Amino acid sequence: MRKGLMMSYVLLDDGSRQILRFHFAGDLLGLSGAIYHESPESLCALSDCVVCPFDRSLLSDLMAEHPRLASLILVYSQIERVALTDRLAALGRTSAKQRIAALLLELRNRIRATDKSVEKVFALGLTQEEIGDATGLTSVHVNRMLRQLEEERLIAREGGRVTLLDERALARAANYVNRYQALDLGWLPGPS
Amino acid sequence: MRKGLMMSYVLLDDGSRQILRFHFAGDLLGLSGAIYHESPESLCALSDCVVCPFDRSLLSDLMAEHPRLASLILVYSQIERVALTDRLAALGRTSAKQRIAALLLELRNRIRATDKSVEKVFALGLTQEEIGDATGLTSVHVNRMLRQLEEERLIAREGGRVTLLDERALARAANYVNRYQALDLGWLPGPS
DNA sequence: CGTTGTATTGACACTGGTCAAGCATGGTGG
DNA sequence: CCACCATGCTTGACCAGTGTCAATACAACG
Repeated sequence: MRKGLMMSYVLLDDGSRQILRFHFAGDLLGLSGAIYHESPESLCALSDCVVCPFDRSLLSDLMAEHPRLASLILVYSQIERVALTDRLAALGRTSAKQRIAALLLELRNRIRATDKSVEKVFALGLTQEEIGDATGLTSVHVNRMLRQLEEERLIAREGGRVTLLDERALARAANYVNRYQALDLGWLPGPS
Repeated sequence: MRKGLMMSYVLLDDGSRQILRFHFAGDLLGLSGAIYHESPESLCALSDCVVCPFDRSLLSDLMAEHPRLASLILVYSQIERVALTDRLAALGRTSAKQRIAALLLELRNRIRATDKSVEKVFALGLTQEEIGDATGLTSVHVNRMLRQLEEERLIAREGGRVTLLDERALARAANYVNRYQALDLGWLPGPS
């Protein structure tokens, strides 16, 4: 993926949707779909996007000819795994407000990863229903929680833009850990 | 991992625990721990276990010298990813009873993968508190839901053993999909 | 036997869901 | 340009599913 915002999700047969992950520029998409006959998850663009499709048969060539790339893909898939486990812990063990706070922090950090100019203010290109489907809540309750975060002066909103007024307090309240530090790739051989 | 039952989990700083996954013979453990300075998840044995530790520096050698193995590791990590996303959808969008039913089915299927003799009856080596920490519930509520499943004649219990009385109905109720079919590895070159 | 961990059950509280209505907003076609 | 409509946001009243707390019953084990 080169540009834009996408999401991956699953639909349950009662019609409800669980959003698994939001995808930004630089993400590698659809690996799981390459493994199964029927992809276990769906992708959907949330803005204009640019992607680079590739044929999955090229994957095994790449694994054979570029072992360092292969290692990096493996590292990437582990980073994604950890992101999913963090989300799992949030859904299983934290309150609605905490989940939303964590999602806001996560989105800001990921946007910031490709646009260093972003600091406290950012546009989350999501409806409240999408936030709900990502956090396991209803859009109604998402609205209530956003309002509460606003009343507590932790965030501010106007239009589609959110401002993190007290990032420290937000992260503390949300039990949020920024994983995009603390990678240890010492075992990887350097670029050849 | 060669033998036994383990689990991976995270602890939140309010002391609560989210169990991420149960691990059985044949699983590859600790990859995520190899990537970060501080492992983002913990492992714990739930029975006597046999594992084969390996040095992570060997990983890059393996990637370079055995591309087919490298591909298989990547495939494995995608299978794990899908298992996590299924769990995510369960936690976010299904009821307590559904989550427990899905967990029972999942455990039975994974036990069955290494012991074909297992059919409807199996020993889940878990306390109700562990079931709760895996499904995002309290042990008290797990107990209530197990009782209900029992009253509905979907399962039976005695000692630590569970019997799936009506697997079909259970799977339907739980929205459960058995992913251990439908893999498509056609793009992988055959064993050399 | 005490001790410890687990299972079970009941009463009650609270978080978050449901339903319904009212507002904005922006796009569309006449 | 304006009526119209769809979509998303906001809010309130009420309800259901889970959590909390507490007490009891078991069983395994030293």
